[in-house]
Amino acid sequence: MNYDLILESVAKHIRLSKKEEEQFISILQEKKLRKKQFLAHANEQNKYSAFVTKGCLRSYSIDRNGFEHILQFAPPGWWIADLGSVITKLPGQLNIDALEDSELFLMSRSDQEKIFDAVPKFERFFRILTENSVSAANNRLLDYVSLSAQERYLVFCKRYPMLMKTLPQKQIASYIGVTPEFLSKLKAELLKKS
Amino acid sequence: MNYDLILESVAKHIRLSKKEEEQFISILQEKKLRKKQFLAHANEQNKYSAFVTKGCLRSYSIDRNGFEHILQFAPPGWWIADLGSVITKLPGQLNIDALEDSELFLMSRSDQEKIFDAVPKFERFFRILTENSVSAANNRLLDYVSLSAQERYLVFCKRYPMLMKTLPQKQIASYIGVTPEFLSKLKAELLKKS
DNA sequence: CGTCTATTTGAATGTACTCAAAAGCGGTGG
DNA sequence: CCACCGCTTTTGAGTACATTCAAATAGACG
Repeated sequence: MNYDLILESVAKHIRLSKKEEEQFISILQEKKLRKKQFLAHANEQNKYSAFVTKGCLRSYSIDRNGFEHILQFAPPGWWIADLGSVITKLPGQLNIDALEDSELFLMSRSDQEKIFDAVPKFERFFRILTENSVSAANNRLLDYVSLSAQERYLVFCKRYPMLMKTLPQKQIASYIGVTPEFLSKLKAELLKKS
Repeated sequence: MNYDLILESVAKHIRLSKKEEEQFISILQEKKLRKKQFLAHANEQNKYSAFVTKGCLRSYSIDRNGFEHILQFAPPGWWIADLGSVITKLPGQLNIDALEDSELFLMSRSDQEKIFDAVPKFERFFRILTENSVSAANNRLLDYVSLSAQERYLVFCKRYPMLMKTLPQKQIASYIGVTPEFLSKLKAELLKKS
């Protein structure tokens, strides 16, 4: 397994000694998921955050009518978790599964807390990641309340051109909060215009 | 000015010595805002996070049609900021103003970073706060995509009973993402049922 | 009081959803 | 290599939830 991607991503925010790198690596568990395999299930407690190195995962919840709502995609270089469950230690609301055959590192909350104590720089690293998540989540919420479905689709295309190419439309529809049928109609509209 | 509320809130997550408490207090600037006064304007850079001790603030963005969308309310004991602007040092998208006469502490990002270096426990404190924000923002997003306006209203009533009583309906409508007219109709519906 | 803003009510409209059916596409086994 | 199966995408008609616009009423504040 190759630690380059995750160490690079850490190095963007904090500087580690060789020993600290090894400490970090020692708390990471390798894991492979085949397409459609699950990393987390709703209503179960969740101890792990995952850093994706290959493939793509997603987190989503299922509402009482059985519809999926995708909260996040995680292509290589991204972290994904049911953070609510990880921090409260209560059963979560999210499912996390692989959209394609994927590889990732798992980090348990207890190991994460140990490394916070051993190497406080990691507290900084995750603080920064988490700050960025808050900001991204807030932007997404504002997009959701102030933009039409068509605009949200265009924002998605611009922001995640790679995902655009690889994901089925159905997944994109779920992420931007419309039915697959309606997204299909939106795309037809956009084609006519251009 | 009274530091009890903010020190209590810190003490929920980290334990400080008297000296560390004083260091923290030394980076806080007192500020009072009268109703409708602004703490932050969209398109301006934002260096400060605010901890509210009296009154209530809100953050919101204005869309291109001139409609306000409230992102957050901050009653006493809550932090509020345009975090996106604070962390990127770029102009923000949010306005923050006082819904009533309010009192708060300001903390600049540079002072915050200084105290992260001086007292790493604060890195932990804000990491935890930020994790909770991510989780709350994600829950809100999921509520938004999976619930009807009526359900979102009921969730709001249950989650923020205090705000319910004190805020004008118009502000609540903006927070849950409906027009004030429609919220009025929703309430009429609910009354008929019960 | 009088003015300004917030709330309610109603009618017309629009955006997005539901349900149904057909067409496209990809993988798998014969 | 083709035929079939399951899943995704497209298209259409009817519907529903929420908005817009307008007007009336109620409340808050100086």
